[in-house]
Amino acid sequence: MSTIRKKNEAKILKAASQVFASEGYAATKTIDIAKLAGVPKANVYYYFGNKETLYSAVLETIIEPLLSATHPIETIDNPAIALTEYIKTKLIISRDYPYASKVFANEIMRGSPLLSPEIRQRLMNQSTFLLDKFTQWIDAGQMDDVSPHHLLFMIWSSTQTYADFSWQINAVMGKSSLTASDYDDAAHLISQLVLKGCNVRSGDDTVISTSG
Amino acid sequence: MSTIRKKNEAKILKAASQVFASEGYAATKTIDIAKLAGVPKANVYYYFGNKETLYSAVLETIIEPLLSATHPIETIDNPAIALTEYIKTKLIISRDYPYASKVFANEIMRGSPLLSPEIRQRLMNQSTFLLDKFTQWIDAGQMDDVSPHHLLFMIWSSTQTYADFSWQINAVMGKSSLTASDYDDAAHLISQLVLKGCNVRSGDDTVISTSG
DNA sequence: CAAAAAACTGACTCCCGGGTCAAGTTTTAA
DNA sequence: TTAAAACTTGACCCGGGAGTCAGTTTTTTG
Repeated sequence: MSTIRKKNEAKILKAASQVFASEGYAATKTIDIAKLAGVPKANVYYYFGNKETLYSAVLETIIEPLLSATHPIETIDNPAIALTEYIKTKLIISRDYPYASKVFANEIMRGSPLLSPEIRQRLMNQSTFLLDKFTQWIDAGQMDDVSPHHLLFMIWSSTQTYADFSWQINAVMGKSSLTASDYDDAAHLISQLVLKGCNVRSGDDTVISTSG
Repeated sequence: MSTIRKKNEAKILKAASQVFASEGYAATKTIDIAKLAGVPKANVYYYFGNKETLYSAVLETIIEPLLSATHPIETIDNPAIALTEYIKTKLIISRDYPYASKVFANEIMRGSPLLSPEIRQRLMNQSTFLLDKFTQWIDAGQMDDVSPHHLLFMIWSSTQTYADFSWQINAVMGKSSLTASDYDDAAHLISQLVLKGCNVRSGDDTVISTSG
């Protein structure tokens, strides 16, 4: 692929993620993406063919970060540390990919009509994996016998909300954007709720401290 | 207001909430609302004037339930019971008003461009009230010194998610819709995380049991 | 340095959906 | 009973936005 193409695709993709995030798929006008990217509208079509393909391309950008977010759960035995790291990672995704993250959430809300079946499947496999892991920890007595499903929904929603409802969150926080330390506070609070709320124990059966 | 008008407005409003929820404001065609309501498109305009007014009317339907959800926090002294009831109430709203709830969430996600300033203000006042209350409980030693803001975001997101991401939740749960007992499980899990996670104490300074 | 391939772009078409309207029918009120 | 008010509806208009295209310029390649 030529560097010209690469550069322009990146420019358009970035603009697209912002406009799709703030307007939603249907309300987005390709002319607005073009303006934001600083190219004529016809160029958007030259590079991406049509609006839906461009939208799918935006969705693709968030898939890899999303799928690799479970890495801590896969590699760390200690459930307290694994969960803490997972929550941290999910929050970092909300913070570092705010636009694509929001676009993705919107797609899921609509029943993911434009998501490819393979990606759908990979995401389903991922949630099955997470549920299995939670169940293992419960069976091993490493955490209380809570509902793995609802715990998962809680972790997903409370981390995703920082991307999806950023306007509301900024308004309630009384600032125009969150700082790194705000995200740290969020990670700390959510981890604390999960660890203490489920009585998660580390491998050596001591309760993990969540203070400090 | 004539009973004919009342009946037809209700029919159209109900259909509108469903279509707006599943398609989003921009992607919604008034003809689809009309079809679902079983009336000609011109009737939708006869009763509501235009698409935006109809959308605002849908939003209005969820405001009262939403504003009265804080009732437990206002009237119950015991923080453990107050929080448990608040969480329960928020989940009931997600369950009983799934469409309007989703429409509202989408509006907030977009920065609430079509929400009236008065309602905006009332919602902001409500969140200030909640934050103050949390702070009081912390100051009174009735719960640990957690971030009131992030705790609030966690409660909002983890209850709202059952409306917003119902498709995903149903898929992960492996069913086509949740039962009353699923919502009970959710309420129980979320309450447990909050109460144990923040070490919430009842008025008599004993830790509330969350089992059973 | 040709000539082919890639990139660029203004101007255009076409369709779809919001909104209107005028000519009806039904309901209400006096 | 009647006429005004409320309601109903198919047919229409119109603007805006997705997508196209042909002609041009720039870049690559042999």
